[in-house]
Amino acid sequence: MSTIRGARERARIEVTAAIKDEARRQLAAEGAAKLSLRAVARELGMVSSALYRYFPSRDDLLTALIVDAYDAVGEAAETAARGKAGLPAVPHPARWLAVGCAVRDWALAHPHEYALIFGSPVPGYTAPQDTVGPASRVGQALIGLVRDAYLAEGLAVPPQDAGLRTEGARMAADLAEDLPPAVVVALVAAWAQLFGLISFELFGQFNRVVEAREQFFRHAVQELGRSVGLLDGRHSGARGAGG
Amino acid sequence: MSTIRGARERARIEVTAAIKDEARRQLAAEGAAKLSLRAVARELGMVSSALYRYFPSRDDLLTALIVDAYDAVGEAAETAARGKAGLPAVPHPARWLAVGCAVRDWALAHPHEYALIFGSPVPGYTAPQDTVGPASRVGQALIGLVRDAYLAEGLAVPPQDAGLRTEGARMAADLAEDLPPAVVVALVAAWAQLFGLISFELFGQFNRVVEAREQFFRHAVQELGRSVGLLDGRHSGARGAGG
DNA sequence: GTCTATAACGAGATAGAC
DNA sequence: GTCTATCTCGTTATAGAC
Repeated sequence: MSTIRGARERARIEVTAAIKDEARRQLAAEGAAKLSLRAVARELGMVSSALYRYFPSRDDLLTALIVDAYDAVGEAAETAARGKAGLPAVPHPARWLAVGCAVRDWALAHPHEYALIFGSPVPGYTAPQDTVGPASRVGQALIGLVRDAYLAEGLAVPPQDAGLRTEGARMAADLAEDLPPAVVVALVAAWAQLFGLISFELFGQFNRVVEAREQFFRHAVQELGRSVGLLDGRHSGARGAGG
Repeated sequence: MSTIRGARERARIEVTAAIKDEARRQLAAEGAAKLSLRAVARELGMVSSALYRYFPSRDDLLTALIVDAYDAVGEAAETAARGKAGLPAVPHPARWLAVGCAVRDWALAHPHEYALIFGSPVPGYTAPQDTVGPASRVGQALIGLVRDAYLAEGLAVPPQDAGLRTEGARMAADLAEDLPPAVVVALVAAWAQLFGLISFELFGQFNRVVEAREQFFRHAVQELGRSVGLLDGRHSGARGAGG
């Protein structure tokens, strides 16, 4: 909990934030590979050794930036998935679209942080265990959304692929044991494909190819929703509670 | 064409290749951001100024690596799309799958070159015009494949999205005027999504999520083929020659 | 205890004189 | 082409201020 605990801790939090802010600035300018503790310290008017009170190493600073970025997209996705409380329930396909758009909006607003977590691996850096929780938040938001739809109105469960029987069962057991394996498989694929669309737009592959980026994205994301079985109209599908 | 033209040119070609090989090695070790002409020269036992006779700048060397990488994936995709000459005609969905697998195989065999072209942009580098031709080869291979299917046996043309009428028409005019706009839209989306699958696998997002990577990929790529209208069985769809 | 500053190490890049 | 003087970097040891 963030109770007031004295000037000591408050100062520490502020300095930590300032270091990360400056590091993010350098991330944008020079890229993750060239992120340097000395340059961060210089820009903040500190001496480089002082930074080690806050981050035990350069890689730990990078890890903090990565975790922050995952948490930021994750929260954007979760908020969009929840829908506005109090308002009439938003249909699940619309929420799916909202999650996609929220992720894309965050990516467009923070392209370098997006590249940090979804782009090329940083040479010489290997992500520690701390990142796996935050890294799963967008995926978890999608799983929760599809689970809600499954329990509320059912899904058009995609056909099973015989070659994926055991892997599908394993993935379902790991990620969402209450969902049909075929849905989990389609969900993981849609998750990766969603970021494929965003990465292509952000990394320039859509230059001279797609112009109405947002419209194109919305269309493609809706199709992805269909691919996991989300029902757009008044059709009925396999129900969670046996239907 | 590559006729023998004398020792001079042959030597130049060999040195150029050696430079690029060494640069690729550094790409793998340190990343594109830290690619330095000096280090390449040192490793080759040359002096840095000598490199400028082969590549006028670091960015030109980078561009050469990028073009080579695009050409390599592009050729892999084209070869897979063609199918083996002389053999009985491979059905189009199988060729689609073959293209996807060829791209993935190349990516797994050349992860750093894949990251160079499909990963985060290199800070401070902007791709020149020379890269756009090679960059389009995989997409062109997919377009050609779908066009063949359309003309031969028709496609299950996906429904039009009203909001994408004008953009779809524009994309079709640019990329494949003989295909229905809805197919072109689905094709571009599938193209981006295909690389989304590969990037997630290569960049570590599938760690602890997908284990049977190849099976999963093949399944997802086949679904992508369906999403552009490729007919898997003996169904019939809208034919190219009016049907 | 908590922080910052000084100084140093070994490694690598860089610029310029020769 | 070569050599050297001068930068950068991550990191640590140490000493002193609050």
